[in-house]
Amino acid sequence: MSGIRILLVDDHPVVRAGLRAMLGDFEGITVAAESGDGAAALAQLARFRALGEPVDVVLMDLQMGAGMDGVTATQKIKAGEAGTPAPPVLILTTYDSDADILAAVEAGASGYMLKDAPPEHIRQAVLSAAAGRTALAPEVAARLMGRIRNPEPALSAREIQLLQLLATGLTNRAIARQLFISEATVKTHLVHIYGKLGVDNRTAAISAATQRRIIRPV
Amino acid sequence: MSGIRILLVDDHPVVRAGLRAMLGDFEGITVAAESGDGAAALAQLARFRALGEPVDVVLMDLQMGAGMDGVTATQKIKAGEAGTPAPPVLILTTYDSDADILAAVEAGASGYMLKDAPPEHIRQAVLSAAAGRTALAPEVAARLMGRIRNPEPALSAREIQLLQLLATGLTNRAIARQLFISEATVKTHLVHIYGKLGVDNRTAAISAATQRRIIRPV
DNA sequence: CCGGAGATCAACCTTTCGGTTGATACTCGG
DNA sequence: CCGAGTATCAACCGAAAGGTTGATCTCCGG
Repeated sequence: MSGIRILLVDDHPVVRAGLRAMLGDFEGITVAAESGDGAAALAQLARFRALGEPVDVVLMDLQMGAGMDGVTATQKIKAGEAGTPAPPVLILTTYDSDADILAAVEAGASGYMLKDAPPEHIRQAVLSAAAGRTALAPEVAARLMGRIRNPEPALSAREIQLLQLLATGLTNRAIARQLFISEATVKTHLVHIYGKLGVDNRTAAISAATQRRIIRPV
Repeated sequence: MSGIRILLVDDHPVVRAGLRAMLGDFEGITVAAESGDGAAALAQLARFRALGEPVDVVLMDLQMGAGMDGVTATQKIKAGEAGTPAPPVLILTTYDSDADILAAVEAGASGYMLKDAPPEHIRQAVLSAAAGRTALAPEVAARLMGRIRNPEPALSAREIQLLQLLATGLTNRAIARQLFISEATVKTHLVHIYGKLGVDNRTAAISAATQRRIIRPV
């Protein structure tokens, strides 16, 4: 009778209000509750389960200020309670970086929409998720297809380690000392990194790696 | 009778819906219209002026996907039409980096709020702006105060602008072209920046500036 | 009205970085 | 067992960046 029951998870009150208003206009969709972070969302889900009124879809942002991030929350939701089926998680976020999308999909999200999507798309995505289907924003789907067709070379652990030091502003010599290798080796690694990231200097490498969430912003 | 009339400018339909719902709950505040980008906002303002029903406050995001960015839009709004007073512009955005704040203030914004602010704060800010006063989010105000109290070598607006470009991985030559200045000037600025940040190369400068929230992580 | 700070540019020099080539060694999977 | 990928190092060269000195112009505040 109440249609699809949704749990909203976003750290911005403004966004929550927007989704509530937007989804409330649609027939068959009800916003059951909302949370400001991942931990609160898990608590809400448990509460609804205990009441025998589980939510049908979790609509969640990936970037959440403090506390548990969206990927972790998604993992925990999908892990769920033994015996009770976990609700589908639909990611509604701002960025469409490869790392974000992959992390969300790996964590078990049923869909990935961007916040600038028109309301109708969001509605469709919610319906898909509730029906157990997958929903990807066209932009996101295109990126995934591109990745499969044209797989980006993966960075090795050592290269990532180097990148992380690079981002702190160390010179090649300093990195070499830090890692107990020669400066020549550092340079070789850097050339490989530049090639894989498609850049030609260290600052651009840091920028690219940060954008793709290969390294965490320093 | 209609109270304070607002023009919402944000590229995300979700955020616009949220602000509309949120502000609609408040007495004395009316959302007159909304736009998805700076150009549309200017057109809207002109239209309302022509109708003899100017808006009282423009509530705008700084980051807007395509087209004119928020700072440029703010400048153009404040430039306005000869003879007609420009409405106050209240910035409501996601980041609180020095670069964004300075740019907004220089462009003539009357306030700077963060999107994760509670509705009541946003309401207060709108009222302040409409009354011709300035409104800063507590976090933003604190940062500005800190800048003043802590005579940490203050970077000039130009230097911050340079840093922001630096962080995207541009070379000195590219930065020079971007800013329409010579490479020599870029180098001079960089030397000053390094001195103020206590570093001696560009990657370290980016790291230091990001940590101190002088620039926003790219 | 003068000093200081910021923005602009130039010339010069040193150091670092980027790019290439080539080599050795280890590991892992087919 | 052998090739692919990774990690290591060396030598070399040109390009970019770092550092210094010095100069002009503008704007702002005392």
